[in-house]
Amino acid sequence: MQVATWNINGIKARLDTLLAWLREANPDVCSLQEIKSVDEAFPAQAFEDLGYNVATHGQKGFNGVAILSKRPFDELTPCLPGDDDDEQARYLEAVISGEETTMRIASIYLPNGNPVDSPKYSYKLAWMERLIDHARKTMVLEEPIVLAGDYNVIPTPADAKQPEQWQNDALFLPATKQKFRTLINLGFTDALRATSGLSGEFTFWDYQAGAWQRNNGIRIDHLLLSPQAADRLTGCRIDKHVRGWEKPSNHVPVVIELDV
DNA sequence: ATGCCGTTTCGTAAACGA
Repeated sequence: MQVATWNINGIKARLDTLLAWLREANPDVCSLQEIKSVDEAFPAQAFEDLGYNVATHGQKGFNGVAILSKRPFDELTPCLPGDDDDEQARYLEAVISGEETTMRIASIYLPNGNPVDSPKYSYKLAWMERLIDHARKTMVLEEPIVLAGDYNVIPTPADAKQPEQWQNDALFLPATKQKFRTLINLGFTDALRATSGLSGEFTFWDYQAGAWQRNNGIRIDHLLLSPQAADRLTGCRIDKHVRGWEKPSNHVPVVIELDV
């Protein structure tokens, strides 16, 4: 089965592009970020027509995540535990049953955190701490788990065309990378890294300053796999060509193939 | 560089993103 993740930067602006890509790639599950829509306004019917079940956790104007799945949802968790006062829609977790295997799949939109001298960066680090706590608890279930999404983390210098440009950015600060490693060190596998030793494989190119034309990209969209999911991993790809389409998102889809 | 571009909103300029 194929599991994808894609920050679409607005469902209203990206509906036709998303539908075109789903018809082309036909993933079994697709985790979406930055839907920028309330649940009631999400065009679920368009995806149901393609055979998907639709789960959303949206809010007005910003953020918002969703999961599309050809198989029905057994269970949905629309929030990241650990802060009842957090009103930002950045997390949705689904349990999806196959014929033999049950999988737990999360759509994650981790805070950007810039500017770094503002409360936005402390919110990012606190959110990462909550994600680590939740992932640690979920890991003991010993299930196939896929934590998929826009992490807003550049893990290593190999994940940026110009790492020096990001030195003081919330996506690449030492504290950010350290928290990401803590998450990985719970036992998760970075699917792209497990299947490719290449540097310069990016998932985001800014709209500004000709970043796409110059291939000035970064890799910030990740699929992290529990051991039970990593054992079934047979491939991971970045659908880079989608960035060259009309009216593109600034992110592109990342897709894993699992032998289930 | 408080810049670049794109999306959204009780809008028509400002907030947000990365």
